[in-house]
Amino acid sequence: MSNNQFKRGELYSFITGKASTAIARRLQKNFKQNNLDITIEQWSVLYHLWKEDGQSQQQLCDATFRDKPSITRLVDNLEKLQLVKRVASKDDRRINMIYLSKEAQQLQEQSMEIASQTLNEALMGVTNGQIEIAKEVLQKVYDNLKTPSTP
Amino acid sequence: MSNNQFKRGELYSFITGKASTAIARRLQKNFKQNNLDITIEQWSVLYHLWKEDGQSQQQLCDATFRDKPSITRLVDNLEKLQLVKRVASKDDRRINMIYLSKEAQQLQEQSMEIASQTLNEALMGVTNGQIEIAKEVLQKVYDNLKTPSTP
DNA sequence: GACATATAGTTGTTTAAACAACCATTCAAA
DNA sequence: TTTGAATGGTTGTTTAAACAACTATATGTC
Repeated sequence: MSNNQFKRGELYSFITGKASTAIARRLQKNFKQNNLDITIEQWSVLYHLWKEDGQSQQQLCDATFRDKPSITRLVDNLEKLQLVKRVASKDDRRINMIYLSKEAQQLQEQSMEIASQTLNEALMGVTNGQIEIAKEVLQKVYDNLKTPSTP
Repeated sequence: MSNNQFKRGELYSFITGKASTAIARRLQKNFKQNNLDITIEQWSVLYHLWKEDGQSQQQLCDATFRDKPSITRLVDNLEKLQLVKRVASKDDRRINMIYLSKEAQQLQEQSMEIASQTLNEALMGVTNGQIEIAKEVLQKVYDNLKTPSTP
């Protein structure tokens, strides 16, 4: 209603997320420069497996905000790269548990360091207070849209 | 170095832009519910042509933060949908000028209204002050990363 | 004017997202 | 216990992003 804070040019870049795509591109570039041959999407899956190894594909869907087909194919590609392995669950034969390989475990430290440096590049000159507020806004936006508009 | 404000879980969602992907998904959904059969990527190109009709593909690249192949294919698809037309420039025969069709001109009002409403849904409960700061942070991030890290 | 270089755009390939349709297994209810 | 719904995952299709390699035109320099 009266909450329309966006002039034309700003509306576009807010919606299309030019800042977050810029971060993603820079991270991909930094991976490449360090001879890490994974995509940021693959990295985002590994990221959650590093936090907790052995998750079902559905858990990875929830963690990464992707749908099931997307995770199926990301896991396909990670398996081709020998970074993860699908293991059929004994309890529930519908479930694939995804486990990290030794190689993937070794990627953790370096890639997290690169991600952290990338974020520092991105946030240069931004104060802690501003970062806190930006985080709150982005979280609020996510929460506002999490629930479907038509129930 | 000491600017590392991000705990694990937050780093991931900041980099992968879960908020902006959520906005993009909601906008796409709202287009669909209003029987607007365009993608958000196509909309983002039209958006800049509504601001100024008759731009070269290179200008659209700069405006939408996409590379040349991406714009070539978006314009291909928009042309198939009869929403834009490529017109060879008389001054410089390398250049295609892109012009809106009558149909595309008629999409402007409705789609901008939907985009604006979508942003309002997204920003519910966020104060004007917070929005201003979030905008500043995102702009700063974009500026920080605009210049290549290795010149 | 001839040649190198820059600019504008296209094509090919790989990776991924979104959506629909589908199969297999499990669970719940009659 | 059988049947119907829910859950977990896969496959097919369209759209798009990123990157490399390419063609055509324009420009600048000798």
